[in-house]
Amino acid sequence: MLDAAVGVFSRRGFHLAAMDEIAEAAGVSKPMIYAYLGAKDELFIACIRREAQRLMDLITAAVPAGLAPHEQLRRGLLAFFTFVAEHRDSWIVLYRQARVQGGPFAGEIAAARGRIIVLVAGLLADSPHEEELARSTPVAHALVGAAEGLSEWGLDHPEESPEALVNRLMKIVWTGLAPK
Amino acid sequence: MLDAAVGVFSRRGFHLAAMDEIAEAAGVSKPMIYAYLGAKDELFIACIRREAQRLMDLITAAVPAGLAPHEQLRRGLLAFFTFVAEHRDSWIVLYRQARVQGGPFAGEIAAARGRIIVLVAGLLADSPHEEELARSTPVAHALVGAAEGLSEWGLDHPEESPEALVNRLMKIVWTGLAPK
Amino acid sequence: MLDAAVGVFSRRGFHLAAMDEIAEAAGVSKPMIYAYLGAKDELFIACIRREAQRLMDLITAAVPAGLAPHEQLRRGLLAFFTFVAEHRDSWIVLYRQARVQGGPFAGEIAAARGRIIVLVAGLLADSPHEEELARSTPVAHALVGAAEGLSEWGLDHPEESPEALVNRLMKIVWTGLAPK
Amino acid sequence: MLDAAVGVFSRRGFHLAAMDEIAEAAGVSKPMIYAYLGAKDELFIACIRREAQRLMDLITAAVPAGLAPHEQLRRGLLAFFTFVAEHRDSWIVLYRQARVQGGPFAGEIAAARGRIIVLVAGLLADSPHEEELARSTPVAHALVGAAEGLSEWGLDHPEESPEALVNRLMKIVWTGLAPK
DNA sequence: CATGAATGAGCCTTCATTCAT
DNA sequence: TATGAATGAAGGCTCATTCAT
Repeated sequence: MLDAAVGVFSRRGFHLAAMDEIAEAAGVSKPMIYAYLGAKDELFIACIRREAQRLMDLITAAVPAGLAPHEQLRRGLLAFFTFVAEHRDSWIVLYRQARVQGGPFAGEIAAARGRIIVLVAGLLADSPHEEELARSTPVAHALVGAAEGLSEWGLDHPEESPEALVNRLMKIVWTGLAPK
Repeated sequence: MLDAAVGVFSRRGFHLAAMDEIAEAAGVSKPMIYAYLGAKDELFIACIRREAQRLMDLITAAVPAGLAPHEQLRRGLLAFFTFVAEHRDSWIVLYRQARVQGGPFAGEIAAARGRIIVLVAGLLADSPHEEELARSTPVAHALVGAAEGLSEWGLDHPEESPEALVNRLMKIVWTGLAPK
Repeated sequence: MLDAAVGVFSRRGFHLAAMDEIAEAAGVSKPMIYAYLGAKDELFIACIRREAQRLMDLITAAVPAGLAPHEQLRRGLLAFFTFVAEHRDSWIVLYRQARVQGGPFAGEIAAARGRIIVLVAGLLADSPHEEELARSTPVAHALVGAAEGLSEWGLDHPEESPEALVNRLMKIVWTGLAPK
Repeated sequence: MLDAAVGVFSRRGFHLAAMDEIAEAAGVSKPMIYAYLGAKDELFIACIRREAQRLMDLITAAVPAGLAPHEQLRRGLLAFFTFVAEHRDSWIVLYRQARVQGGPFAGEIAAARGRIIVLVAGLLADSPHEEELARSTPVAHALVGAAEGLSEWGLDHPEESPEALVNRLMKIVWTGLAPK
């Protein structure tokens, strides 16, 4: 049922997604949606929450503690690119549709996205100190942006495996573009 | 008049932006908007087109030919972050509001973004050979994404100057995150 | 529901008939009208179609085959005057409101009216030959016009029964006004 | 200026006729229309009044006193069909567009039509006695209706001369349809 | 005087949301 | 419990009408 909602939200965006269409896609009747998941706002929030959690779980599971930083980063990025490739709809809802308006769920959305940033910042930080995290937060923003940008290019190049995308991105953000 | 529209679209998003509110913000009456700029779709497209062009012009003007690659990159990024800082609303419309899918203007925003990608890919390529450009295109995607992501963080940190943002990003994508 | 629409269209005409008023007259809410009968255009067309069909059915049923021509005509006219008297609104919509041009349903209207003319022409023709019908078509126009004109007079003379109107009209168009 | 209005009203109908279009057709600017002829309603009424008067004058002039009844009738009908043929637009406005809704000009058009009825009733009455006129009034209604109906057919058959239309109608209402 | 420019008001249409079954 | 059926509320768009120039 949430899956159907994510699919429709992904294709149409929040406002153009009609509850009728979501209900039909889920194979249930509209009042069911309302009974189980509440109003449209809440439904959208539920989608965001679930997909964000799913992504976080994947990344967390892929990054065991105790590895070298660049290995952590590599594995985290691999989990990320894999998620984007395999759950296209989820990512679009999370990254594109959820940014839209300062509606009543802006806070919820921002929180979910924020948790991802924090997670990535944690990967980048040498130590879990508060100030260390603060220092790596802007880097995390840039990194997530770069990954998103590259994954968008990847959508037009399906022959490119997630591993290859990771290599490309590591070469940029870890090695640096500067000629040695 | 377009300015008012950009402001409202930036705050509300396309769908929640009421023509009434835009008209009021512009200090004219609704029929004026329709007379001069057409229906809501066209109005939104006009906003996108103008702001995208403005951004392109700034970047193009900021990057004279003949400089060293990393200097070109630095100047291009400076122009970009300056635009984001000085035209918050424009950037929010371009980056957050316009990327929702399903609308009739998906093509417009994709085209605008594509032009920037091409521009950046040109900056990154040593020579204007076809294959050289093809090689730098995914890098350009990552780079533009990183700049976008960092600018998102920058929106919440107005005390951070465009120059500082450039330094942060150059340290990531030019120098690389790897400890020396 | 169609009845309510016919009533309002009859009183106001197509353009001045507000969907609000039609909905109120029907005792339902506006979205119901849209759900069941579509937009205003389609609603109007549906009215025309139903009323035209109703009139045609009445006339057809009233005129069994095999009668003498003047008896056919008499019975057809009786059915007509009865319809106009009993379904005043229907007739006004059909005959007056439906004639305005320029609307997107001009074709539909013309077709419905045309079918009535063809039916009357059939009553007048001795044989169902193509050319015989073509010959009686202008006569049918005149006849329908005369009946309409007389029925308008009848509206101001409610004591005049449909039968009496038929007698009057037969004396004109069958016998002729010429003094014998 | 009225001519332009009649042309537009004829093509579009009252409601679809935009004041802009009328002004453009007249070659003046909109405020001129308002200055000289008042609001849209009044403009429409002015059109109706002028065209109805024109028709009345033509018929009146065509029917000198002292002729045999059937000759009077013939000449009146000829004037009428000639008017319809030569002033298509005027006739369409009078007959199709003006009869529409119970708007503010229903009275106007009814009055105009009433004057024609009275005129025709006078033609038909042997003597100008009150009761004689009352007897011929319903006949006049039928006759005017028949002429209107036949003229409707005539609009689609421009090759049919007014004289031919008169002959057709006289054969119906004077001679009668009954086989001799 | 003639007009370009501007607006108030109203109508069609849609959709999130909820009862009665 | 699950749903078909119904609606309140709101938004896009147009057009008759009028000033200021």
